[in-house]
Amino acid sequence: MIAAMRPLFHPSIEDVTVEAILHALSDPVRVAIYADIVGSQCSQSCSNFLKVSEKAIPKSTLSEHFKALREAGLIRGERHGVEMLNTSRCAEIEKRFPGLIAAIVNAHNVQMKEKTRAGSAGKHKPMRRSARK
Amino acid sequence: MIAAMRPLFHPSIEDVTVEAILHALSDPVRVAIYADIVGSQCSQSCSNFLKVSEKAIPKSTLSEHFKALREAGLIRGERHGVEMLNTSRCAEIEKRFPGLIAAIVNAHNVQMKEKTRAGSAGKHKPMRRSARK
DNA sequence: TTCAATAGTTCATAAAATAAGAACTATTGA
DNA sequence: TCAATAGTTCTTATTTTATGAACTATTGAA
Repeated sequence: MIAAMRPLFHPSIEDVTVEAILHALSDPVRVAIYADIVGSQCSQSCSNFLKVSEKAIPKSTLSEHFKALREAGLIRGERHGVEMLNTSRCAEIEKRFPGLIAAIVNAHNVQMKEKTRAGSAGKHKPMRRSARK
Repeated sequence: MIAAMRPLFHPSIEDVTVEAILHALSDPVRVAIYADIVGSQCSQSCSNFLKVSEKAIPKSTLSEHFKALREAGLIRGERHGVEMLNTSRCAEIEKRFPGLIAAIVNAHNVQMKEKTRAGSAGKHKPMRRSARK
């Protein structure tokens, strides 16, 4: 059986839902990627994050993250030569859901700043209380 | 083995993360519940939604949804007699992440209005393209 | 008091979603 | 034509989520 590699799917803006956007951005890796794409004027390639990330995220995982952002309607991915360039669709989303993206990206930045401060002050970050049985 | 039924856990506002908020609100049932709690002045009991919801969500599922909202820091649940009253923590969140809650609730309302319009106009809603193999 | 009713919570497990190594596709440049 | 680069897709293990069943907690009778 031959794998298809169909052209990337992008939902039209009317099919974009709040739930899908929030879900896509509820992952720390994805929100970081997205904030970076929104923040930078030029498009970002997938592999940028592969190299930049501290934790060496597997490329299949990164690919799935980009797919999640794409299918939520947050980014548009276009192949340019050998690499994929990703651009944010924030102008379209802003029309449909005013203020949403700005508020999320801002909240993400607030949180990042706190983390940095906590780190530099030697104060250990409040740990993630999971696995509470 | 006796089940503990420990008092409900509420994170302190500094431990609330954007990711947890977005994840909690990325579920259609939860965002509907939350929008309702934020919208109404008075607190809402869990069972309100049990009765109101069209699809008869099982009470264990509803309980888990309230737990998710609570542990994300979005609501506070207090027992009043036999029932739990849930209030939004949006004032606290607004301080930490300005505009976030308003933008999400607004986006949710935008989407709800669209659905209503589509329904009344007989236009069938664009279907959820899942299971794209 | 004890008991039934109400309003949940917690447990157990089935079903769905996610992560990541391996294999594959697509494009470019030698 | 072939190797290199940059992803995508497949497969399977792990994690998460949903829900019926069993349990807890509070109230208001009898």
